[in-house]
Amino acid sequence: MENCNRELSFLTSNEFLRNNTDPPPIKEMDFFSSPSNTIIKQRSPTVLLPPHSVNTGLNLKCASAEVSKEENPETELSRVEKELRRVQEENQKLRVVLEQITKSYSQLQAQLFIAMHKQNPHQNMADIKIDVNDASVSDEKQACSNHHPAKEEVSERSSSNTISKLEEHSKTSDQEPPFRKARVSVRARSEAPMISDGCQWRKYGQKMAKGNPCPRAYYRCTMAVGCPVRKQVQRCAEDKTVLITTYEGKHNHPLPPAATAMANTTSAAAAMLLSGSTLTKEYSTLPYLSSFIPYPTMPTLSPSQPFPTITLDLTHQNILPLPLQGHPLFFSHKLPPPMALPPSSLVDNVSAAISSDPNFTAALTAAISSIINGPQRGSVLPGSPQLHSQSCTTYSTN
DNA sequence: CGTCTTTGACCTGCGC
DNA sequence: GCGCAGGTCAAAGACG
Repeated sequence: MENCNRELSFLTSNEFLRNNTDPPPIKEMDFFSSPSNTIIKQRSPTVLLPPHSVNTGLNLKCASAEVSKEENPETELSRVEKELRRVQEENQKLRVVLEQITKSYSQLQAQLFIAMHKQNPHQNMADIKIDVNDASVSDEKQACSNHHPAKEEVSERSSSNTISKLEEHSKTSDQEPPFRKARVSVRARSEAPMISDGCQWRKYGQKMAKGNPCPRAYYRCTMAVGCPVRKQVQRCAEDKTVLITTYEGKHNHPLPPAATAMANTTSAAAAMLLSGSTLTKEYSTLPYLSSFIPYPTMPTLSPSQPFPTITLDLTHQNILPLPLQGHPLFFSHKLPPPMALPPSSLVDNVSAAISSDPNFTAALTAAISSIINGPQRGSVLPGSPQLHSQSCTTYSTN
C-alpha cells in the first residue's frame, strides 16, 4: 500500500510542476502489477506516456539552435512553426493521457483500499474516530466541532450506533442514485465568497442556518442541462476565514481539466463512502482515510438529514506537503493559526501520510493547474469566481 | 434583452 | 397536529 502510494505519487506531486531541463526516461504505469512489485517499468523513450515529470514545456532548443546559418529564414521560421505545432499537439495528447491515468488511478485506488481492508479488516482501528455529533445542525458546525479532541472521543457504543444507522440508511436507500445522497464537504481558508473548482455554478437560494450568523448559499451546476450536482457554501461560524463547501451529486457531463482531478479524488472518497452495506465498517477502519483526512470527520448520519458526509479539512497548513508550505496559494501569514493543533507526533504522521498520498497531491495539483491553465483552457469559466490567493482547492463529486 | 442574483414563499421531513 | 429547520422554487430586480 505505502509502496503503491509512493510509486504513484509522481502523478500529481509537485514534481509535476518542475521545469525539468533533463527529463527522466519515459515510463509507463502498470496498474495491475502486484503491490510488491514496482509498477513502473522502463519503456522506449519514443513512447509518449510519461506520467512522471510530464514536461509540457516547449523544448524548442533543437529546432531553433541547430538551424544552419545558411538556411533560408523562411524555411527556418516554418520549421519552428511546424515544431511548435507538433509540440502543442504532443502536449495536448499528454494532457489527455494524464487525465485518463489520473481517473483510472483514483478508481483503482478506491477499489484497492476496499479490497485490502477486506483482507485485513482490523488494521488501524485506533486511527479513526467517528463523530456522532448531529450533522444536521450544520455542516460547518459539525466540521468545526471536530477540532475539539474531547468531541472526537466517542464511545465504541456510540460508534456502533452510528454505524448501524448508516447501514440501515444504506439499505433503505438502495433505489437512490448512488451519488445523489453522498456529500463531500471541504473546509478551506478563503476570503473569497466562493472558491474556484473548475465548474460553473448558479445560485438558486440562500438561507440563514441555525447557529451560524453567516448565510448558507445554494448553488447548482450549470455546465450541462439537468446536471444534478449541487453545492452549499457557508462560512464556519467559529472561524469566518474558513469556507465550507459541501458537494452533492454526480456530474452528468465532462468536466474541464481543472475540475477532473479534483472530481476524481472525491469520487474515490464517495465511492468508498457508498460502497455497499459494509461501507461504514470499511470506512471506519481504512488506514488510507485515516491519513487522508487529518481531522477525520467520518461519514456521519443525521436523523433529520441522513446523508453520509465526508469532510476534507484543508485548513491546517502544517499538514500539507512540505514543498508546498508557504506557497501563497495555500497560506496566508495574516491568517490565524489553526483552531486546534494536534500533538506534534500526530502532525508528523499525518504530514507523512498526506505527503505520500497521491489523491491529496492530486487536489493540490489540480488547484495549481486551475490557476495556470485557467484562462487558457476554460478551467476558470466566465462567471465563475477566481481562486482567491488564500483559498485552498475544493473537490466535487463525480 | 438575456442572464444571474436576491429573497420571500412554499414544501418536506422530523421532533415534540 | 404543530412548530421548526433545511432545502427549493420562482418572481422581481440588477447588471452587462
